[in-house]
Amino acid sequence: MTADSQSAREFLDSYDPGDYPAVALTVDLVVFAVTNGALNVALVRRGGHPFKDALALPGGFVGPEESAEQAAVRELAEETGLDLGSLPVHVEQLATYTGPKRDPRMRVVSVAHLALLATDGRVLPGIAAGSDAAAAAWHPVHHLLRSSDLAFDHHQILQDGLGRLAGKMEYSTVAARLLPNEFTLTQLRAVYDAVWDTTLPAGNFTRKMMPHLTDTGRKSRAATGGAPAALFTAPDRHIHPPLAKPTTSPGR
Amino acid sequence: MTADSQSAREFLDSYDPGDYPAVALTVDLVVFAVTNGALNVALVRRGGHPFKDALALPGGFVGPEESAEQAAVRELAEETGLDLGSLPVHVEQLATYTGPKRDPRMRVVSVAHLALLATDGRVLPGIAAGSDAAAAAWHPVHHLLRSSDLAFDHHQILQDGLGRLAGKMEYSTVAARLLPNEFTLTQLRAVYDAVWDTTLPAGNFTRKMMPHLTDTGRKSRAATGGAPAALFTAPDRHIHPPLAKPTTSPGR
DNA sequence: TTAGTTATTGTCAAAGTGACGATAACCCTG
DNA sequence: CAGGGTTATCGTCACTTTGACAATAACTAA
Repeated sequence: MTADSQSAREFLDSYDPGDYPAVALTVDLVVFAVTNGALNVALVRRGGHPFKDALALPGGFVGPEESAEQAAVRELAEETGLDLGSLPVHVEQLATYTGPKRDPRMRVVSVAHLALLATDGRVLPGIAAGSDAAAAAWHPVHHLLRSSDLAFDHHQILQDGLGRLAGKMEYSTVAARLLPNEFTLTQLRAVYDAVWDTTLPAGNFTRKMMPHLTDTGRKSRAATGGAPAALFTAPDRHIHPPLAKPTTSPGR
Repeated sequence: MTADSQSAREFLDSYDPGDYPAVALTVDLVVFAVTNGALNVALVRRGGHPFKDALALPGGFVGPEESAEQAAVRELAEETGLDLGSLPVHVEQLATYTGPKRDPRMRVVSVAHLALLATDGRVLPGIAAGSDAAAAAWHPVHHLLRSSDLAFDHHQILQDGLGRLAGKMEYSTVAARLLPNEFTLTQLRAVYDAVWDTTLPAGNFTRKMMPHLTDTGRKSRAATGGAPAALFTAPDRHIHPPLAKPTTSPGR
């Protein structure tokens, strides 16, 4: 009803880039990996103000010729030193954070992404600080969310990322993206336990999950004594009926 | 590992807004409403190039002091002439579209939003073109997705919006946001039928949905002959176990 | 009053669930 | 190489949920 209400599409026809306030477009990454029964997130420590010395999600600018997802993959490699050529990684868009005051210096709009790194569940992928000075390290997610504060609105973004992953694991096989291509049901259950912060009963988990996986016919070498487990791969399928995430105590 | 790999947060400390290519930040809206057993989406017809005369989602620029969600609500009012003061409306972020070539003229990043308008299921909210020249009108979604093409990547955005709504209806009471505050189970089932493009059996739907709703104690006047139906309100709750969306034929 | 229409409840066989026990296959130690 | 510890997988059982559909109840219109 004001002059502003002119349609954006119409407006663009006569739009001069210089007319509008600059918006910096960035990506932030919630990078998850599982070890030793715990879900971990990759964080960097900030070197400069604001939020100097605080922990923050890795991220960076979206280049002029990139999509946000391309920028996310590039920044993941650059800021953590991960070799994405060999390491399977799942990247998906999470949400976009646009609060006009979320960065005190200027308008920064960040497209947050969720990245899942495959591990064998024992050793975290080695991450090192990129070419910048900030140090990169893994932090246990559930512990972090209870105690620590992160720079900017990154606490919220991390919480949203965890919520997305936890929710999607109810109706999809996305948890397998945190494991090698071939994995056992016990490994997969360990991922569920780590993300949901619970302890699922093994027998029932097997019964419900197995029909959604593909049996490779191979068996895992029983490293620790015990029967060898069948190795599965996970087709990118929907799980029906979905697995229920226990609300408080394990067991609905 | 090039100079670009410098951390974004670090980089911002010495960032000069003029240094970077301009990014136009916009919102696009997928506005849904149900009538007569069909899901409808609000579209405007473009007046100028590119995509002149094509159908497009309503949208517009994000102002310098607004969040994307605030801009979405404002544009919804401005472009469709809807009075949001009286009409209950649900708005949530959908996804952000960042392809560098999605607008041929310049870099336009659009934060798409899903908006659900409450109707009694019989009459669509009157929408009129805003102050711009474009005409706004309702279009049946399922028919549209099969046939027509939309401007820019709006076909994809619409598809994503429908997918989000359809998915969320499995495990939440969000479908009730397409109905007045108080509604009958038959009205709610009509929403499911319209969005999922299916026909759910009435008896079983009642059995599964009722425990998640709040009975007002009131009854609807049976307008068309038949027993009066109980009026419910929907607390913003999770549905557990979720409703299964039939894959092909009605009935799992 | 009666026929038509609709909401809600009931029924029943089949499938799914949580809890947990049984079995089998492996490793390690002695 | 025998036996104990460990682990994966399958089986069982009482209980719940499901899909399909029938039955009943409550209204309107004629």
